Amino acid sequence: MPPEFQQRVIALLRQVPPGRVCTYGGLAQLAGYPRHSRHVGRLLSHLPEGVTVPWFRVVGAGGRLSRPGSEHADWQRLLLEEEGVVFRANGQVDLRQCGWPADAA
DNA sequence: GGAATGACCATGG
DNA sequence: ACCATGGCCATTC
Repeated sequence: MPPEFQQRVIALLRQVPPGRVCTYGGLAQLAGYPRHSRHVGRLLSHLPEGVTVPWFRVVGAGGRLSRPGSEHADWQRLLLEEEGVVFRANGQVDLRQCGWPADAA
C-alpha cells in the first residue's frame, strides 16, 4: 500500500464532523481505493502511535458496529452516542441521518 | 512462492 | 432475519 492511502484515510477521518459516522468501504472509496475496506479496518486496528483520529466514527456497512461484544465496540458506541449519533433499536447507526458524507447511504 | 489472516462486503439459501 | 460462501487486497508467517 502506498503510504498515501493511510494518510488519505486519516485525513478524511479527521474531516468527519462529530455526530456523523462513515463506513469502511465508503472511506476506502473516498480515499481513492475502492474495495479496500479491509485495509481501512486493518489500519485503524494498528493505528500508529501519536496519531489521534476519531476511529470510533467508522462503522461497518449499513451502520453495523464491527466486532460487537468487544471492548472497543462498547467504547465506540458510548463515544458516538455522546456526540449525538443516533442508534436504531437494533444497535445500528442510522446512516441516513448520521452518515458521512451525507449520501453515503 | 504459498497459506493464513483481517475492526469488510455482497449475495444466496 | 440469520448463517454460510465467495470475493476482495495487502500483510505476515
